[in-house]
Amino acid sequence: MAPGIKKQTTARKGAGEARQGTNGSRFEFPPAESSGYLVRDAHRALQWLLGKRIADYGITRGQWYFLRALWGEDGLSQRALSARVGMMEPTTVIALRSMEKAGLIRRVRSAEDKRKAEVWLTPKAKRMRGELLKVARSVTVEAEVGIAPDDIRVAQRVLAQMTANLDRIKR
Amino acid sequence: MAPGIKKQTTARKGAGEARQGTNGSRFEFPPAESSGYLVRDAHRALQWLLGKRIADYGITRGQWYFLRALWGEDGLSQRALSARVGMMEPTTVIALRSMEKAGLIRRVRSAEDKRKAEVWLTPKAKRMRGELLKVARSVTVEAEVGIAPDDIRVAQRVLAQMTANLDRIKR
DNA sequence: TCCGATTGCATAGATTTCTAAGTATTATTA
DNA sequence: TAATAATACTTAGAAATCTATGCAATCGGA
Repeated sequence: MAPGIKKQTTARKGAGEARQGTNGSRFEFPPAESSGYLVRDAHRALQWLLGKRIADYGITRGQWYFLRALWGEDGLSQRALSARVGMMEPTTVIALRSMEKAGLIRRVRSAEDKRKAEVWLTPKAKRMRGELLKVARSVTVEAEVGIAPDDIRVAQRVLAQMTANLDRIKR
Repeated sequence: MAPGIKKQTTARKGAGEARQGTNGSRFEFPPAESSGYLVRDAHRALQWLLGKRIADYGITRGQWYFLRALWGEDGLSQRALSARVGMMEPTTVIALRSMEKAGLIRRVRSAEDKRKAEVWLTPKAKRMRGELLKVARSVTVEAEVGIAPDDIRVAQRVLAQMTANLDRIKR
């Protein structure tokens, strides 16, 4: 998804000429100072690099989060997996279908409750764990280069608090 | 996009039973402490609430970023708009098509350079500016409730630095 | 000046995600 | 215990995004 785009925020005006808003300052709410925009840009940059790196192992970003959850806890039902990963169930169905085709998981109908489908990693997927977690960590490490560890801790706490604040809001 | 999902990170085990990874600790690289996961979660929460709120005005998230750019600088070419918004050109084509149909913009073939399509806001879109920027700000404000302003500034600086770090990496 | 490169937009096709609705199984309750 | 509700997964359809490619207009160098 996330492209190799570096946003161009400064207006370089040429012959064509573009007009400014009518309300005085160009933005009452400048994107560069908005947490929303900053989070969005960081998200795109992180996702893009992670996607590039795991693609070398034939893994897509859509599969990544499910792999990660299953490495921690194998044999989950699809619904439980959806909850762990934070995606809706139809999304899980599609991701698991591609993972089954790629030989990363098997789906087993539960014996006790025939509604449930247990998802189990294949040996192949288990073997990839160490290498792929190293890849994920490399992305984080490279993102945090040159930033004071104390500041990173503050930022992490702020992000978690923002998410918690928003999750409490229904609309 | 972003759903009203609250991720369930704690494993509540029932009868079905799931098995843990084989490498000692459950995660060598726990999601809850990874900047990547924290950014992703915050991003989803922010996008979801913004999407809900602007939907009341008939605006989709796909249209939002383009509106925002045009409120700041009207009459941009499609390519310039793509760069401002940070999206690829085909994405811009699709978003602008929906915006034209919704009566938010007009596309005008440039007189000087017939390749270019200038994108101009309609009066309707201009009138929505104040109200919609207020909506966007409300999302940010609610996200930041109870967080020390100093910490927010640190977090913003960290996010910007992380994005800059990553943007410097090709792969 | 003319032809190849560049620029600007569009199309095609794939992926990832969502919401809404459908089906099968299990649990509850009158 | 039969009808109803809840649960678990699936399908259908739409939206937003990407990569790769195509076409038309413009520019630049021989």
